Amino acid sequence: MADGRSRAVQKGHEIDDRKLRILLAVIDDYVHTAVPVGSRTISRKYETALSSATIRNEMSDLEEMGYLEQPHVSAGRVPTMKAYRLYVDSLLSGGTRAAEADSVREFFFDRVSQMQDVVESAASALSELTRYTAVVLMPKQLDLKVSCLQLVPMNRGSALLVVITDGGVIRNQVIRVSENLDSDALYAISKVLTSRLAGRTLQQVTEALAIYSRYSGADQEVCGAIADMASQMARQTGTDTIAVSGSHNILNYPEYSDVDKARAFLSVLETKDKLLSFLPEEREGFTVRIGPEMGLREMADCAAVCTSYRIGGGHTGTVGVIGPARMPYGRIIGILETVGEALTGLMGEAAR
Amino acid sequence: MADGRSRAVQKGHEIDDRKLRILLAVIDDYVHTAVPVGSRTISRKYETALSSATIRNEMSDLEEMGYLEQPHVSAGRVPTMKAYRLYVDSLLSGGTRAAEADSVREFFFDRVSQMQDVVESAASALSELTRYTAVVLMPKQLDLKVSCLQLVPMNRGSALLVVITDGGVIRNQVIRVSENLDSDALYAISKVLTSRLAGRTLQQVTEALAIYSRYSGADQEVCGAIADMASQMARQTGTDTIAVSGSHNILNYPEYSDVDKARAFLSVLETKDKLLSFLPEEREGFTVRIGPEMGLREMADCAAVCTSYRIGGGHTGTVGVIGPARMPYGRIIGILETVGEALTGLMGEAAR
DNA sequence: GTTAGCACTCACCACTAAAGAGTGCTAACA
DNA sequence: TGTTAGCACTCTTTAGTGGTGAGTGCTAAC
Repeated sequence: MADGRSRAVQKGHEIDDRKLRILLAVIDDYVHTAVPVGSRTISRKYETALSSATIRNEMSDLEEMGYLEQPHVSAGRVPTMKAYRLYVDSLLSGGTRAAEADSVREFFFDRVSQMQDVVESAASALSELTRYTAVVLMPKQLDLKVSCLQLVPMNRGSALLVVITDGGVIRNQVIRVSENLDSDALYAISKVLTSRLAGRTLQQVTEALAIYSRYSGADQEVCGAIADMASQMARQTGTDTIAVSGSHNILNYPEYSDVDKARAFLSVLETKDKLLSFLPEEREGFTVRIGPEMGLREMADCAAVCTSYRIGGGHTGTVGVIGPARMPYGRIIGILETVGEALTGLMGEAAR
Repeated sequence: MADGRSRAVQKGHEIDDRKLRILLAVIDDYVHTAVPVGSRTISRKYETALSSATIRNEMSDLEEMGYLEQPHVSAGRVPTMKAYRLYVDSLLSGGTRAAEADSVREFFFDRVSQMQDVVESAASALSELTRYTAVVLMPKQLDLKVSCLQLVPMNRGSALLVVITDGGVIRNQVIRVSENLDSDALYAISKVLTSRLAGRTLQQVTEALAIYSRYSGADQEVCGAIADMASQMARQTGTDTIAVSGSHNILNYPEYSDVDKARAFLSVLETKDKLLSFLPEEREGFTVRIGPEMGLREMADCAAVCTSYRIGGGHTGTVGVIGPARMPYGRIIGILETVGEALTGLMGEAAR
């Protein structure tokens, strides 16, 4: 022990090439097996030129430096959060990303429609691809402007109100209308409404209709319904929309074979605030939170890999993967990159 | 043992009032504790007038009759599937239902829009209310007829295509259109399309457009998009739509503290075919499948309580709750009843 | 600087023993 | 005849025990 300590001091805290190779080997092995990895394993599977004793010395140094730790005295070593951090950082700067672009695209390009749907199918595709929990966040947009309002006739007495905003947010709702309004009448109303309301924010539309409804007695009903819907949309788009998918993938990993841990994990996913707390603020590139960086006790041995995508109006959304800290970061980052690009494409299109 | 057997034979298999009370007490206790219940528990908590020895005799008879069983010789008793069956049947005929109508309605009447959304929010409301897994099934509808097609202008070069069918199914999608089509032009096209296609089934629309697109050269693009969408809708409405919510509520129950069991359960929920296999065919009233009645090995100790709701066009959907056989059936049935009625209301409205 | 060898540690497994809960049965009682 | 008390018995659960094996740290030799 004294020797190990002195070695580390002698050598400083510089991690040389061989140490790095060994560390990466430990991480790699642990990511796949979830079992503490011993010196012999590394010597046999990764660094065949070196004996287990040599590896042992190096591993001892790595432990001294804080990259490895032992669950108990005589088990193999497990990578620390610091090790994952190093690993991820090298990945991010390097660019040794697994390219699975094709299978990713294929996975969710056949289902496209409204933004909400896109968000959800992206989450589900992402979770199926990674076998981890996927999160897609569509941030709140307070400044959405209405670009079109239209009433589409349904059966007598009811119509479908469609509202389109410049952010590409589309919402529709069935409302009651006077029975003697035919298709043309509804279209006429739609044109008037659109011309008066286009360019205003949802909030303004809600307010304007309160005034407008005084003039046109017969259409009060319609105006009321639109006002309701606008305020509802304002509320919805003014709130962060989060889609979570594959949350129970966590059960596939042995670190969560304890049901209580699994439940704690799952309950975080259900709590919007907690979820938001560790999703990064709009930021370019990849963000990787490891262990304590997540800021939640329940997530202390988890990691989250996130990236951003662009939606209309200069806003950016966040898409990410959550799983045990032991994660194949390279693969995940590769997949996320593609998904992020795909989302930017889809959202951009809807928004344009 | 010989005595117990002879008693049962002597008395025939009639279950008298006291036996029934004891049986219900056992079920009740087990539902809440998930621990085999012993004679002393019943004697203390439920039938204070009787001693544990008496209860023991009765329980022995009940075991003989197949209503109770012992996990092992010297544990308490656990209700059998037959007991749950009896319990449920008496509930269904009697009508001792927990009335929680208000809280149920309150729960999801503020989010209404398209049928898909309704189905999903119903599922999520139901699972939150019951703390079990909720399933809402919207059965396939092969004969939906288009009642209205409308193009709503978005930014230049794109429009929102809205399709409404008589079943109240609404779908919309952004499509590309020629840049020189303004709002009026789009409306004119919509009118023509509606007049020609209204009343046809989705399948027919898909086919018709293949022919129609030959005539109007300029609008080929639009027709193609509509044809695509119609066939997509035909595919979607021609498939059973299932919303599952609260699947990991199962982790709250000790019978699933074994992760492998939990995973097996969850994987059934992800397999549409298996899920459909135990959801009842359209049938009035409540259907309760208990244990082996589920027909799946993975679900052998589960139960499903289902009821039906009406959607447009004489079709009915199914809504249900899945959980361990040990379930507070009274409460569940009460909640389901209200949710079913609410769904009928919402779907009916959308459909009318 | 690397390697072989050896003593040592500690989780894990199988096994055993004791404790506790609950039953079945018998005999006595109302 | 139904109910109850008492007791022997069963069987799970829990704690404790020893053996096994993986893996380490250290030392000495190369």
